[in-house]
Amino acid sequence: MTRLTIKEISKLANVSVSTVSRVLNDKSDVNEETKRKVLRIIDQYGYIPNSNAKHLKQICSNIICIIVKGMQNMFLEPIVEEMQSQINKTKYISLIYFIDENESEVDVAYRLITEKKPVGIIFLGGSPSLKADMYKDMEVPCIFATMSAEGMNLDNVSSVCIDDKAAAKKAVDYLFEMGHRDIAILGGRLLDKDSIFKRFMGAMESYREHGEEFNEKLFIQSKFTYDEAYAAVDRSLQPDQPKYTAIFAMSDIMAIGAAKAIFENGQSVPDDISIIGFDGIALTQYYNPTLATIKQPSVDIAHKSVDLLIQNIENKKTAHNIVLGTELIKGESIKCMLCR
Amino acid sequence: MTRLTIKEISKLANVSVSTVSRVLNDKSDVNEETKRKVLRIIDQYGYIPNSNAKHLKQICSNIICIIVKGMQNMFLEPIVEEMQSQINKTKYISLIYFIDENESEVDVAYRLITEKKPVGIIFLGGSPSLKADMYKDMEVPCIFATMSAEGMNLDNVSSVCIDDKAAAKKAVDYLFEMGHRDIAILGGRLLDKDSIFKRFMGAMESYREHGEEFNEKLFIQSKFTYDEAYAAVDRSLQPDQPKYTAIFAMSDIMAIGAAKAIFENGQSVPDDISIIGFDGIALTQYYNPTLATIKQPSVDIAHKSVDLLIQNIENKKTAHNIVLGTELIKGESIKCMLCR
DNA sequence: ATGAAAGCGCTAACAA
DNA sequence: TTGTTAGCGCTTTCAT
Repeated sequence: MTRLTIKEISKLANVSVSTVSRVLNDKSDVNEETKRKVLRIIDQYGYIPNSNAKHLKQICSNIICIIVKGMQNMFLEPIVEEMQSQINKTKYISLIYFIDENESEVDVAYRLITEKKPVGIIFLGGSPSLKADMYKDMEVPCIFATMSAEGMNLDNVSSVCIDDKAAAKKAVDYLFEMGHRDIAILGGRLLDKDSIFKRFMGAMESYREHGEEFNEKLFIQSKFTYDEAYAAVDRSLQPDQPKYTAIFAMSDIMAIGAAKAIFENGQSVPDDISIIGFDGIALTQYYNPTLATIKQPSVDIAHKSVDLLIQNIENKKTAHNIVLGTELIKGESIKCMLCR
Repeated sequence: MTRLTIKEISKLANVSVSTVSRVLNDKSDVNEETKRKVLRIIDQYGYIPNSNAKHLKQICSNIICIIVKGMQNMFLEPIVEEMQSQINKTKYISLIYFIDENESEVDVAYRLITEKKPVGIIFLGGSPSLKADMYKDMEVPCIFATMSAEGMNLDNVSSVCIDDKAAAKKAVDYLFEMGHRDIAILGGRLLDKDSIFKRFMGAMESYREHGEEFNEKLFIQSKFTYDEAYAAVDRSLQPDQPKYTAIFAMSDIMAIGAAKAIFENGQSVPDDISIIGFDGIALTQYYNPTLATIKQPSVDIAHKSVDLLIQNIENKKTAHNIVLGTELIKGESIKCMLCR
């Protein structure tokens, strides 16, 4: 298998390489007829331009890179797909990279900038709070999707996310409304400033507003996986641990892990313990019992991210942080303690 | 932000570009001391080679590409991750591409071959049964993971998969053993030769062996999503449709969609209808009730695929089709009709 | 063991 | 509107 080059195509079409290049890049200054001729040859021989050569030379492309942190994240995947389809409706081209939880998105971004010369980058997932100046150095318009860039004060970085604190508060408020008083919080490690921390603060605020004191032992820490949530909740169900009648889980996956622990301890969801999740993945509606959750506006996040990025690319507009609302989805996983 | 080039590094290190290039590619014929010096400069200035330029010139790399069909596939994701970690233990480098359900993996492979010059390609998911000669043209060792290359007779294409027919038969056999007689089959479109078809044939064989006739109306067709499975099963539960006491679903996701339809019709899993899934994703153990399933050996598929590919790359061994066994995982989703 | 120099396939001035 | 040509940053002969 040996592929054709632009030179060979140009010979075949009886034009110069630059003319072929112009056709390839849809430049305006090329005769309609010549264009058609070249296009025909290209099609006929199944020519595909070598993108290495293209990007090696080209200063600026119409590529938008999406860097997704976490491959196995059911919440992010629909967002990626929506972003991709949005971008594909425009003149821009989307390029998606999945990176590992412990890879640095900034490093990947840097590599991508030299390799693909993108005009914009969307960072989806993760929590790149630190290393602010590295983003500035990139000089490429960036969007943080699902995480805030507030306070970073970089004029090439915008963000589209939810108000994590308010959303978490909404979840816990709902549990209080349903008559629960001992509400456990199932979440990740509390690091200053990130979403997890904000969600925790939201829960605390709800506790405060309802005049209840939070027993610190009711914070159950775990990673965002079924297994870890299961194990952590299982431990919290031991006789020596404080009792609770409801759990606010910081992700739906965690909520499902928690539910299994509850079942295996011979208890029922929601009769013994109610659960509310977070994110609003499709599975919540297919789980048994259906899982109450705080639904993040995935589609909106995707659309707003793409729109904002393109605006920033084209108008060189200044950075902007968009905060979107969440929706409380009720479900069978919550029992009302007040209803007789 | 402006990145260093090999030329600048060479100046900084007081050597020629070719020497830097040699160091970069770990060639043997370079003085240890020179090498250290260059490496130090590279590290100090955080130099990253431009991969476009590299691949533009380079004939052969140590890159293995993994082309994954279907981004939102909970069954494939752990396999990808395992492959990646396996490859990273060797001298090879993994490059992962997620493609859409309706993109052509062959086209992507072709593009990748010119762009990245991979020494091998793994195709994960999908069903590239047709277009056999296009694979031959690639001349690069390929592995089909989770689908068979049997009968394609290409000496650069090997495969690692399960025996879909036997696995499906095992599932339906189990339902028969549990005393079920009217077993519905929930699957995708039946296209000659692909996994779905083989699974269907396996189910038919089980029916035959158990001396039962299969009522064609018990084949419930749907795509491999919660929604579609839910809708299809919901329709099959209408009063005018034939009754059944068990479902064999061709994927765990379908099984969960089916379960919801059953719940919403006021019936129980497994008291009214038993369900067995396929694939063995983690969720089956976290679902309520736990879902019986046919577990594909994901880790093994990943390992064998990588091993076989590397063997083929290094020894130019002839193609080989590996068939791995599956495991029946029992679960609460199945009721024994014989036990009193 | 190292350097000089010729491209890899393409884009983007610059000329025509 | 089209052609000519000089690189983009790297690898790889071929000298030395």
